[in-house]
Amino acid sequence: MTSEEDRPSQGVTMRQVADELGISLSTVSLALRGKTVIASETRERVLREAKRLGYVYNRSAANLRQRRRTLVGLVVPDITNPFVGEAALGLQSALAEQGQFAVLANTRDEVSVQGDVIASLIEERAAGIVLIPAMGTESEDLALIHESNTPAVLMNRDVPGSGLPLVGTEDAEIVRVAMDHLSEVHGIKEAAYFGGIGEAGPHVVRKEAFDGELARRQIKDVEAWDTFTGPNPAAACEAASSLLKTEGLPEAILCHSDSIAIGLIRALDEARIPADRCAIVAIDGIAASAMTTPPLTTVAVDPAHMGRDCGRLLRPSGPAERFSLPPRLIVRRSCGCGGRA
Amino acid sequence: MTSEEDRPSQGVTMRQVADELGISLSTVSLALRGKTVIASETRERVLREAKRLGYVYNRSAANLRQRRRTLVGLVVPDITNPFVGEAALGLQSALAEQGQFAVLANTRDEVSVQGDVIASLIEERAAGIVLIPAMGTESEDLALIHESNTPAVLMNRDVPGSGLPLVGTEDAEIVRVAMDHLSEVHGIKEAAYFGGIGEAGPHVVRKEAFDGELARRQIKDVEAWDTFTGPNPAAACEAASSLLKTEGLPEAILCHSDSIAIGLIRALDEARIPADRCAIVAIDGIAASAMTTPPLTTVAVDPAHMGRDCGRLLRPSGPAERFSLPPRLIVRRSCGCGGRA
DNA sequence: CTGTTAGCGCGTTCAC
DNA sequence: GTGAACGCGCTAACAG
Repeated sequence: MTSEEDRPSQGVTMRQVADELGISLSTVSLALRGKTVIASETRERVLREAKRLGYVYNRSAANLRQRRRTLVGLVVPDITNPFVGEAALGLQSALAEQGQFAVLANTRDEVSVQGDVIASLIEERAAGIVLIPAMGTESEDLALIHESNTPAVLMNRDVPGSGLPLVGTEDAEIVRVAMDHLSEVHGIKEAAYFGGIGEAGPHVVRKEAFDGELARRQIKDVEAWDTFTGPNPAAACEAASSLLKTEGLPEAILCHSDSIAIGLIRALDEARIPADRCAIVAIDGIAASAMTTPPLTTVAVDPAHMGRDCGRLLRPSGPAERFSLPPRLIVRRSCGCGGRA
Repeated sequence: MTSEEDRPSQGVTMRQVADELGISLSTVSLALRGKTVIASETRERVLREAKRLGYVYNRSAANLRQRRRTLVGLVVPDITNPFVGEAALGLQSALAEQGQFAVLANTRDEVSVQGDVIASLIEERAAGIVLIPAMGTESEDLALIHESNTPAVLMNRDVPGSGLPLVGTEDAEIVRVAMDHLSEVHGIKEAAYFGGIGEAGPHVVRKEAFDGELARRQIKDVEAWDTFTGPNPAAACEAASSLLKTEGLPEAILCHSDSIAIGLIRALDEARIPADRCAIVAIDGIAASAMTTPPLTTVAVDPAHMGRDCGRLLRPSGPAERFSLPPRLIVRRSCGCGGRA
């Protein structure tokens, strides 16, 4: 055996395995992939030798050859956002079924870094891109996606004119579910919508639905609270704190997200205002929503499910539409339900 | 011009650009990469034609040729954990400097899926792996990493015998800082360590340091509270709830992480126990620690910084040791400081 | 300055 | 069953 040169330390190739065994390259290839054309005894020898040499399959070379793509980009403003984490989980599981995997990239909510990230992904021959667009994204910012014709799905926020499918929440339904509870169970007479950003995306749709619900039920809209906030608790807390100084506290507040509600609750506590002075309902249903004081009543939209939908929409043979779950109200205590003054 | 066949819709190659222009392949390659060897007028023509045809650079082919690797795996038990999110951010920024990027993978804290994930990553020719080992990981589970000699760094939890560098927290120092505060400012006479898992990793080291600190200061250890919990708030909440039913509430509790403290606070609230009945100090300093009620006093370890360290340790020419930041106490209200009974 | 030739590591015919 | 030859898209050596 010419087996002196063990572990060349940098990448053993099939070629070396073949040479070592004195057989052909393609025999090794077939054996490694378990093709039945190869004598099982030969295959055994190949497998053993490969293992001995520390050979590892080079999937990226294989992909190049087969024009297959295996990498899907999940491009988000803030990977630290729990909603994103849960969506990533769902995306991962959908991709795993297809032998693909997700790479996460952060845009810090800046259009320019989002552009860089997308360009890199496309150069890396991503099989697809799932994008939560940065604030202010225009359809031209997404031109590369079309030019390279990379499959892509938008999440949460639409980019008008982009022509990309959107896996979003059913905003009108969400708001209806929330207001049903607030109005029918708690009989509120005024309410505010708090948090979220942008002249597009969920914010406007939800606010519109919110206005409609209020009108229909003759509830007073506390407009002053409809300000933009960043999507994280700290930003929401700051915004709420200054509102609390100048405006009164509405009887009820519908928060744009759980994260924003978390910030609001913090602001209330800092201002020494008991949480039960205001009926709070949030949106998203992330795990953290069960852990606040008081725990959040929230309309769950199941981010993991949305992530899975995105993964499925990406593959060419995939469904054209998403399988959306209806929003589901989780009643906890922030709305005033279930106990303790 | 033979420019009839626009946008072949599936991957324009350099070859096509060259043919279209009637020039050589390598000229195109050099022009595209801005090598000055090429006449700037020629380069212009190439760039224009490439753009017109919708050519996009295939970096994975280039990487194959150059034996370069660009993908780094971040393998974690739960991507949803805020600590992970912040660490990922730091890793990303370190990798960006090196033209690499991170892919996130979830192991659900299961050794077997961790094995699959690592195998995939290695087949994809990852430039490196940053791993927060799943509970119960043995050094044999990491054999592939050595055989393929993929650079790797462990985060937080060590795997004895693996021989992999560890970017962990300075557990003894963390505990000392926490106990200093509890003892000197709050004059506590008894304390418990709560949460965390495993017969290895931070838990044991911290618990040991904790015992030492207590002995030194003649503080009583409430051993009953030293139980294992999952790393997420929900698990901690459950564990704390059952402890509250059978054991008394210690005067002070040092929580293994912010996430665990969040669960503890929830359990206290559910049991109708005012949070000021117990001085709580946590560890990590994630963003969410500022948003609880009361906000957490915590020993910050800067996960983003740890992530950056990991990224730097991965490159061959990188530093052998990490640049560790000393743990830093953030005083908020959960320990009893700053206000309101 | 530009073109030619030879691979990177693998998968696929199609002969033998 | 096995092996030779070619191509995936790009880069690197050396010519010219």
